[in-house]
Amino acid sequence: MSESDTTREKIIAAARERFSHYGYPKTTIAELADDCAMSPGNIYRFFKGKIDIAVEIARREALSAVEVIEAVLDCPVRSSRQRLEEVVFADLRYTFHLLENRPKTLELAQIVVSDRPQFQIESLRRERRVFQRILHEGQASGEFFIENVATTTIALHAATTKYRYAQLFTNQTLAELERELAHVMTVILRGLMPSKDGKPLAETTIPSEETAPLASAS
Amino acid sequence: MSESDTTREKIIAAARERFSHYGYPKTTIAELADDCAMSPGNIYRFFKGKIDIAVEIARREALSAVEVIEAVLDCPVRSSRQRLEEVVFADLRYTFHLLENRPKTLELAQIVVSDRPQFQIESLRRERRVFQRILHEGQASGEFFIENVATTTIALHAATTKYRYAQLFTNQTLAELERELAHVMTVILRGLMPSKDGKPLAETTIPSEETAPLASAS
DNA sequence: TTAGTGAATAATTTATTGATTGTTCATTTT
DNA sequence: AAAATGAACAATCAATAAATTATTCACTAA
Repeated sequence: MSESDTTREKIIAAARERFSHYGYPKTTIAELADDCAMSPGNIYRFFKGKIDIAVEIARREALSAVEVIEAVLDCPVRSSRQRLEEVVFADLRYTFHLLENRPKTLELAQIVVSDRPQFQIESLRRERRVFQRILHEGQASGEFFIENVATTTIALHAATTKYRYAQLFTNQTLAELERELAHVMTVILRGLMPSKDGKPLAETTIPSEETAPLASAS
Repeated sequence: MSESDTTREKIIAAARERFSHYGYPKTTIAELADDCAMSPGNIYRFFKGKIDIAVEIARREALSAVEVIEAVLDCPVRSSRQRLEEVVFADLRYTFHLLENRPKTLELAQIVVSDRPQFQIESLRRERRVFQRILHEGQASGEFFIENVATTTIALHAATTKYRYAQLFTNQTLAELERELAHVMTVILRGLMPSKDGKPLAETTIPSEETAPLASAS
């Protein structure tokens, strides 16, 4: 049980290494078996097929990406507004640096999504849940005025689509994307928050980047 | 002059036909020459290369797409808000039906963009200009309250990115996308318009689809 | 019984070759 | 001159063969 778990982990570790160095297609089962000092056949006792190893790795990657975003939830902030801004910018920066530093991660994700479309849907859903929690919190505290949190979450998530894997849509720099996202958030937040006195809400300013760009592969 | 113009048009017409039926890669210069009852070599008196024929066709396609959107500007509407909603939904529907009915158009656009990146940048810019005009108009009439029209245009355009060539990002149906876009517009418009009395602005409702889905290729 | 093997096979990828195509240009036609 | 040709050449593509790889399974070791 624990024995076969560590064997499984050994396979995953070897695959992570090779996939990120040489890419999924150039990695062979025989190489993974070699790395783990076992025969190719034995790998199939732990994974149904090569693609399933990739799915497991991508699943963990996606989970840890959400964790990075969720970490922002635990930071003390002045307001729900700030929380929302922090999360949205963290999202942009995390995926931007990911594509920049570990392009094979995108390749892997694309391969996985192309024959497990459900994978993407669930990843997006997990991300939306983080947004939803913030909107709920802001709603409860009276900071936001939101008629329907569920649909507003969908709207917020859809409106920030460009800033997830931005390099797929554009070749803007991170700084340009940040400036643009600030404008988007300004407009959205004005839609979410009741303006005090007649004046419009202050613009979103770009939060500072506290987090290290990205831990290099283990 | 006029003579050589009509010859050029003949080439473009033949190419449009073949590109949309068989695709760009499967269309040969020899075939185009045949269609125009001329020799392959003569085509090069009118176009520097095969790709330039595609560029010209894509350019016209992009221009006529903006015209479809701009046509909405000439319709009488009750408000700038309605105008904006009409334009955004027209955009979604036009590109959605385009990909659905003439998938080769996307293929062509992708080929063109892949070696003329400027092409996409300019197409997006043209589209943004339409948005900007509406925001200006709403600003001038006092219907919108916008501090900076230029940056707000960018924000609006970026926030609706998902609804241009939506099928590239998702396999949602048109109806689902419309519902979602309505939510996005509700939030954005609440950010653009001062709320009368304490109550929040009414939600965006999906405009009816007046336009015919798409004229079939000539 | 559980963990692991490795040769056999089916599926996929890569390399090679021949055929097709894009492009040029010296030449011909108008 | 201007418009057009079509043979020639280089670049690209398609078809096939060869090699590699994923996967299975009858078998061995612990």
